[in-house]
Amino acid sequence: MTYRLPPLTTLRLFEAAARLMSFKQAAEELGLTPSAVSHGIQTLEDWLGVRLFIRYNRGLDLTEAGQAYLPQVSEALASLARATDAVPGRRPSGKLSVSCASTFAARWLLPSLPRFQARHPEIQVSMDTRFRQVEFPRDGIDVAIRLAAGPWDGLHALKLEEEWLVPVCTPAMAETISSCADLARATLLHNVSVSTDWAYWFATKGEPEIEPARSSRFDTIQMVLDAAISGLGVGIGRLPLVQRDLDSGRLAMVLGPPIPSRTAYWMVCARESLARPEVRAFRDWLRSELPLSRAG
Amino acid sequence: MTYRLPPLTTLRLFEAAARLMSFKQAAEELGLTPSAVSHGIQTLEDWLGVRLFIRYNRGLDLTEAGQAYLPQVSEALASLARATDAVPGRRPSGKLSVSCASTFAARWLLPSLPRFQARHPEIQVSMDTRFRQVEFPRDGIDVAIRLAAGPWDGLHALKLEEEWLVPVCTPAMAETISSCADLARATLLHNVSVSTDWAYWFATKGEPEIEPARSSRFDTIQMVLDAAISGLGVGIGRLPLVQRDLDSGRLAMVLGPPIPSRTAYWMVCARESLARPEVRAFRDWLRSELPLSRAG
DNA sequence: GGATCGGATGAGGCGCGCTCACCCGAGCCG
DNA sequence: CGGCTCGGGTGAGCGCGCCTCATCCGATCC
Repeated sequence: MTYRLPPLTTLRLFEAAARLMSFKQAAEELGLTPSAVSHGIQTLEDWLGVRLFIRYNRGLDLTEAGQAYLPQVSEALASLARATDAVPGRRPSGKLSVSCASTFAARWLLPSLPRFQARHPEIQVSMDTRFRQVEFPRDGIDVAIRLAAGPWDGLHALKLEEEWLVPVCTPAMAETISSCADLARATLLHNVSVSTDWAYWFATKGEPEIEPARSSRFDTIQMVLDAAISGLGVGIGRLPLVQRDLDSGRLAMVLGPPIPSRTAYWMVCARESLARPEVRAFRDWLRSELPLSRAG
Repeated sequence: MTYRLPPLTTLRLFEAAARLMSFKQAAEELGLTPSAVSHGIQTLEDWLGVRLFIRYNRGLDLTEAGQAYLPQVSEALASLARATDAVPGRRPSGKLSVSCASTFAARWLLPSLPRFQARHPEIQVSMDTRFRQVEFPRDGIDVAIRLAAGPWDGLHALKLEEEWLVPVCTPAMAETISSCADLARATLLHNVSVSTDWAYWFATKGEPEIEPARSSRFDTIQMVLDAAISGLGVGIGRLPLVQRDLDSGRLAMVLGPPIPSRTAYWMVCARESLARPEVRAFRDWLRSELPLSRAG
């Protein structure tokens, strides 16, 4: 006699579908067709003898049974994933998945990665910029690099570097700006998602907020910096993110020195992941790269 | 991105093989061939990139990795089994697995079962006498009936009836026994596995232990009672177990009244199992049959 | 009313996981 | 020593389970 368990593969389908509340999205996540998800969940429901989902023509709902089942299945699968990741002595898989913001990927990680690859050619790094927040171990990410203040409950976290804010523009434009008043004649570049950057900077400097001649708004920090590089105006740069652009002369600081942001870059991962040599290697390499703003 | 999980079906193989420390036995338990277990575990080991077992030509050992992995896999599977059993509103499976001692099965449960079947013809009851102790939910048992003193940590338990001890023999032989001294001329029937029955009875009666003319020893309580019924001697009977034999005149009590044993019959099951209608039905029926010693 | 979108359904095919047959090496016995 | 037994490993082959494909369905949105 043994555990009475439903077909275990169907539990993954159920978990994904219930979490995403969509067969279609679950299928995408699992690399299957929606049809496979539908079939699989039906198999599970038949085995259980109870419906787990209420199907509307558009969208889903969990039945009472599904609601009761989901958290326990989730927890069990997560627990298996953690345990599996932490099996001691596993032959390195040679793969490492790093989650970070696309800005950080483009401005720091991607340019620095060759040095990591030189040291560890056997590790195949994939960068993943889809998540703003990673759920370990569910999202299949090994390491996340995040701009935040902490704390990091139950996770391994390594503080990389404080973040600093400073206005940046092209070196040519920088010649024309020596006081806050000069900003009135410039175009200020704003980021719609972190729209308080300039206000915070003015406040910290103890200066009244300037009403500039013109201002532009961009979707991402990345685009603000690209705009500044193109000479479209003055944006708030973040150190160490723009360090490379400052070093290369594509950007110049104005009205320095930089003021501290209230956040820092952290490397975060599940404690168990440290058992994996790839993760240790990446953490050790990150440490050796500190400070991130060091010329690379 | 999703949980990075090994082929889940192989985890069942691993759990069973590690628990039983044998591919062969695991295969038997799972209804597979040893070859399938071997293949499956190899698949898991390949996926993990680490050996879980050390293979000797005879027998197995867990590697360090296996030792670390096993408890977590066990717990996760058990947790899934519990959650699955407890899914609310499941259509009744129509099956119920009852574990009890073979003596109880033969002397009480089997004869009484027709009444349960009459009330619940839709439930297919299987009796299982393999386990002395059941591990819920691993052994696939719904309900266990046990002679014990309790307590029952974390389980649902229903006390059925106290157990009583009394010497029994054929009615004809009973005519010849009216005092403890008469036992000296009789054959005392002993059970090798519960060899203190007679000693406990004499001590409780406050009588010195008789050295009988002859004594016989049997492997099981069942055989002791059969021997008594066949007129081979006087055995210690247990109420309510022998109630039926007393009622039918196949056995008679001597030197009564019965003395209390220190144990009682209990019905035990996992709390979650009470969600299942089959389990509730069985418990309710057992309650309605109380006292077990009632003529049936 | 046509387009779209998400899920259901049935047929079909591919691949995984199982079985079968055989090998291997250790221990046990005569 | 030699043959037997016993438990696990291995490779070939097959069948079934699971997935895909194609199509249908009903609701919702223009």
